[in-house]
Amino acid sequence: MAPRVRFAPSPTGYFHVGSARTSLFNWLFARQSGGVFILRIEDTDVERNRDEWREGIITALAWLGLDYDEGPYRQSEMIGDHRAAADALFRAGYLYACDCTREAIDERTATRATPGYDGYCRDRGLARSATTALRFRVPDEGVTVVHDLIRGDVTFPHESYEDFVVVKSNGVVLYPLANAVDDRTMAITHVIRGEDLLPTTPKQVMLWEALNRCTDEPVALPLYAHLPMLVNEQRKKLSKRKDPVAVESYRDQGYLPEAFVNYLALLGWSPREGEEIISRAAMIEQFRLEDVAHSPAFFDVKKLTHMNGEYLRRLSAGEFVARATPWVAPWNSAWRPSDRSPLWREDQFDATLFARVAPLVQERVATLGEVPGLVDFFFLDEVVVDEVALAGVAGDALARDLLDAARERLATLEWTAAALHEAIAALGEARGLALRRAQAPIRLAVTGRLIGPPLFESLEIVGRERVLARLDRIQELVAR
RNA sequence: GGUCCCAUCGUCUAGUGGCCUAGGACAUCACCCUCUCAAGGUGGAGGCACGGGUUCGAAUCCCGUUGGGACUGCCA
Repeated sequence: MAPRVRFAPSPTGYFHVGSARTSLFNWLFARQSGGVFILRIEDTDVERNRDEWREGIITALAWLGLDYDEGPYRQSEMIGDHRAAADALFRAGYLYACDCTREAIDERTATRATPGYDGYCRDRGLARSATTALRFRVPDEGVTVVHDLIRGDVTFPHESYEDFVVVKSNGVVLYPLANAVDDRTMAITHVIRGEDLLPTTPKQVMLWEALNRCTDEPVALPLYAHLPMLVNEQRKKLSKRKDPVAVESYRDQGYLPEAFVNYLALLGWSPREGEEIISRAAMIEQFRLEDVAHSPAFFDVKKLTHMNGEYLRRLSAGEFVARATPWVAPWNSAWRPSDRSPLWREDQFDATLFARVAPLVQERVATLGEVPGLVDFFFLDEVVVDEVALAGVAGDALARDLLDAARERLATLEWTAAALHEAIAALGEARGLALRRAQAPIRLAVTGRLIGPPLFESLEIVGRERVLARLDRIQELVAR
C-alpha cells in the first residue's frame, strides 16, 4: 500500500518556519515513496483559530511549492467522528467522567511529589453531564513503546502519565483523540512531525489501541518519525513571540521559495552527494526518513541568506527582472510584499531601464528586498546625498576641483561607459588621484552614496542630462 | 521534581570500528582580482563534552557523568 502522510497544522498564527520544515519533510517522503500527501487543518480550538491564519497556511504551502494530493480538510468537519469515538471509549470503560476543577486538583496535589491529576474520579462512577470532562484511564503499570523511524523504539512507563482529559466538559474532543481518530479515518501510515510531540505519542497509541478493541475492524498503528526541533541561538525551541519565524516575512524580504526550501531541507537532513545546493528532483530522489538527524538544528538566517544569493545569481537576467518586479514595480505585480513600497512613483519607474541595470545588481544582492535600495538613483528625480560622505568631499579640495572638471568634461564627452571610464580616470590622474579615489565624488553626486553598482555603466544609463544636473547640485551642496 | 530526547569546528552537517594527521557549507581572518560595494579565486584558524569499558584498533559499540532541550493544560 502506498504511504499516506499528512501535515496537520493548527491555524493559530503566522505560518512558522518549523511548520514549513515539517510539511517539507512530509512532502518529500510522500513524493519519494510514491505516497499521498494530505493537508489537514486542525482548527478545533475555536478560541485561538482565525480564518486568516488558515488562509496563510494554504498560501505559504503554495509559495513553497508543496502541493497536496488531498485536502485541505478541516478537523472541525470531523467532529462527529470524534464524538462517536469518545462515546465508544466511554461505553467500553476506557474513559471516565470527572468533575474536578483545576483548583481542586491543585489543592489536593499541592503537597505531592508528582504534579498532575491524582485519579480522584477514577472509581466514582460519575455520569456524563455538562460539567464533567472525560479522562482516559491510563494503566497503572506497564509501558508503551513508540516505534520511531528516526529514533528507534522509545519506551514510556505508564506511571509517568496521569489520567489525561480526552473530552472537555463542553463536549469538545481534545487533540490526542481527535488527531488519532482523523489519522485512522484517513488511513495515515506515517506520522511525521516535530519532536515536541514525542511525549504525547504514547497517549495517542493507547487511545488508538483502545479504539481498536472497540471495533471489529482494527486499524494498524502508523509508523512515527519525530523530527528534531528547530531552535534559536539560545538553543530553545523557536518561539512565535521572540524569534523571526513567519514564513510570510521571509517572502516579503525577498527570499526565493526554492532557496528557502533548499535551506530548510538541510536542517536535519543532508544530501547524499556533497553538494548542498540541490534541485527539488534530486531532493526527492535522495530523501530518506532514516537519514534524518537526531539533534536540534539552529535556524541560521545568515546561511539562508547566502544560499538565497546563490540562487539569485543563478537566475537568468530576464528571470531576475521578473522576480524582482514585486519590489521595484509592485503596481505591475499580482502579489506585492507588505510594507515595502519603493521610494519612487509608478510614473518615475522605467521597466526598460530597470532591465538594463538589473544585471549590475543581480550579483550584489542576497535578497530581492535589497534591490530597490541599490537602484533608487536611476528613478528618483533628486537623490538623497549621504551627509557624512558629503562632508568628506566638501573638505577635500582635490575632490571639489575634480567635480568642477568633471562637470565640464562630461558635458561634451561621448556618452558611453568606456569613454566615461577613460575620461574620469584621466581627470584623476591629472590630480594624482587613483581611479578609486577619483570616482568617489562623482559616485556620490550621482547616486548619493559611496557604494553601489559599477559607476560608469550607471552613468551611461542615467544619461548625460541627469548626471550633469546632479553634478550641478552637489556643487551647490558642497559650497554650503 | 518526573518522563523522554539529544551531544562532531561559533553554526548546519559528512562520518555507521581501520580509508580520519575528522571532510564540506555558512560565518570569520588573510591574500588575489577590482572604479566603490559585492561576487569570484586561493589559503588559514577552528571540532569528536568528560570518564570508564569492549576491541589488535573507537568520532563510530556499551556504561556512567556533565551539559542542553522537549513534555508534564478541560492548547496543539
